[in-house]
Amino acid sequence: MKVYKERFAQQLHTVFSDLSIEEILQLIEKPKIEAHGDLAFPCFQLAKTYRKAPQLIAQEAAERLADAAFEKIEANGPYINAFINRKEAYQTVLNEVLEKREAFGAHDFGKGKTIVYDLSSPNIAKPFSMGHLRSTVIGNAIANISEKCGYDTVRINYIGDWGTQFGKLIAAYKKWGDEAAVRKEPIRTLFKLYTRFHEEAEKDPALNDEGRLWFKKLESGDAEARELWQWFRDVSIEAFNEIYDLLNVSFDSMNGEAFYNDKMDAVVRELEEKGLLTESDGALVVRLDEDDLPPCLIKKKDGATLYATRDLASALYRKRTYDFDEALYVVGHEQSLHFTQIKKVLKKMGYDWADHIEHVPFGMILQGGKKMSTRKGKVVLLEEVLREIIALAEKNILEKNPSLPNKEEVAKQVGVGAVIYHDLKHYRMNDVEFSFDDMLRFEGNTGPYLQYTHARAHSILRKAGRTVSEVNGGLEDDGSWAVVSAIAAFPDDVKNAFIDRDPSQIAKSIFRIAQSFNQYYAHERILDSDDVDLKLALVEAVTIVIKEGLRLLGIEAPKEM
RNA sequence: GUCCCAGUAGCUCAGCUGGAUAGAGCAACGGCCUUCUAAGCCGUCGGUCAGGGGUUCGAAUCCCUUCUGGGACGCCA
Repeated sequence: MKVYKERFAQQLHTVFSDLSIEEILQLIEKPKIEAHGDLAFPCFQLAKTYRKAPQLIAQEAAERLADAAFEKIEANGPYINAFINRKEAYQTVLNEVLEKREAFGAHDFGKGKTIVYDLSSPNIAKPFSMGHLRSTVIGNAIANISEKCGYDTVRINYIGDWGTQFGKLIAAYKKWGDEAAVRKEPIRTLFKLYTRFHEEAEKDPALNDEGRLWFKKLESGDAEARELWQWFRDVSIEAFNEIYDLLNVSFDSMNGEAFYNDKMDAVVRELEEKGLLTESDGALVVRLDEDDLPPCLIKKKDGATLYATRDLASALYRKRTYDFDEALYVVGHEQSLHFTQIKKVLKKMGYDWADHIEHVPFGMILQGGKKMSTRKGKVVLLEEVLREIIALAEKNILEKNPSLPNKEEVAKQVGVGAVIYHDLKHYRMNDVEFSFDDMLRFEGNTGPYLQYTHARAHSILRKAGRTVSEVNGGLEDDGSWAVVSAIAAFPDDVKNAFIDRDPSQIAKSIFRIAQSFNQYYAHERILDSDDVDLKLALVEAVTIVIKEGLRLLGIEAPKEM
């Protein structure tokens, strides 16, 4: 698509020589209506300089334009509309897809650069919630997209495995815990202990002191506390890994908060040496008045460090270890202030690379218009959502395609695909109201719709019994053109998705392909028709690009379902 | 109170750095399986783009302002 836009711009430049190619490219747009062609150039702005009506400018210019890449270039009111030569584009686009296969849509502007991602970051004392799902799937998708643009990536799961909540958890376990129950159902049991602790602490505040005491013990290396911590951590991570397997996400590092315990003093010392620390109400802070920001808390008055301290330590460690070009933190937007503070503090420490730290925020999952509260146990567990949706997918398969060989496997792919796509299809900043019904939907703009389209297209290829490796010639009907132009837009969509850190643009891109293909499929015979080879090439290109787009989102594409 | 996000069809959302008649999906209603998987396709219904100003040849899009919702704002992360 980009090629055509550039050619059109060059053409226009021959007529409007006082506008640079760059300026022309800025003005070219994609018409909404098919009758207006594939590319359009509005002439309003030229009216002043040429002192002529835009309609007249368009008309006169259009008469002088011609390019083999375009079927026709014509004036339509104040616009110059260009119609791409469909036959030629059909051949060019499909041959590119068939040749590059999965590599179609790749870029190399990220070659030699590294991006470090901070994503997922669940808390061990708490269950894996729908909120963590967002960070996980959004972060993973952006990482995939950046790899497609040539970057090296490092995925870091900054696990919440330290803090007062562990003291509370240990205290709760000592009081009401049951070893067998933890072994059998770790997440659920630990979560119950955690919520029970908070319930009882409301009646009996002395419990909180017990929690703090156990955390103190943990920090000072008490054997029993240490052992329980290790155990809770192990079983939790094991449970998280099951979820990550389902979601097809893996990490290069699972260094959590505990990992930085012995790296905190150095940070505090460095801040001290650089004269950035101020005492305030007994706590140590870095003041950020000149940036109009509230101070960044470094040390509590009891001497304990805070999450800002840990994030500073981890940023320094990551820069040292990975020498990243960019560091992206995929974390909820309620932490925006925290990250601007971190960046400012690093800047004040003299680290210019702080500019390459970027918070990639996302909206929260609400329930009844309100934030879900972990403490009160009002939270939806991802495990249960996944289990339920996979069961539903399996039920659907039994109804619709009972002879399918590997039903469980496909049910998993479809169910998980539905959950991931449900999250990624919208712009990440939107808050989402948690709705089981929405997520359990398999029709319309959903993951299963895309997978289904892919599977049907594969079915045609299977029945054809052969593949076409190269196209000679092309088709020009509206139906196939809609598909081809949607495919042609994919590479630009990938690039924009990366620049905006926005996986939903990939979702939209392949949805357009799927939708146009389903229309084509419903109205056009493929196997027993003229031009079978040309059509098979189109079908195969559709499978390749949809599959690749789904892969970028972290969704699998079964060949049958 | 200050700051950050958001407000488009009954619901969930698109709408690119302003451009030609504001689009999808869901829901509702009506059609389409002797032919490549009906998890599909076709059609109907549905919008003062939160309100008000302004900039512009042109504003859902940019600026100001009011209202509404959500979030953040020192010892949680």
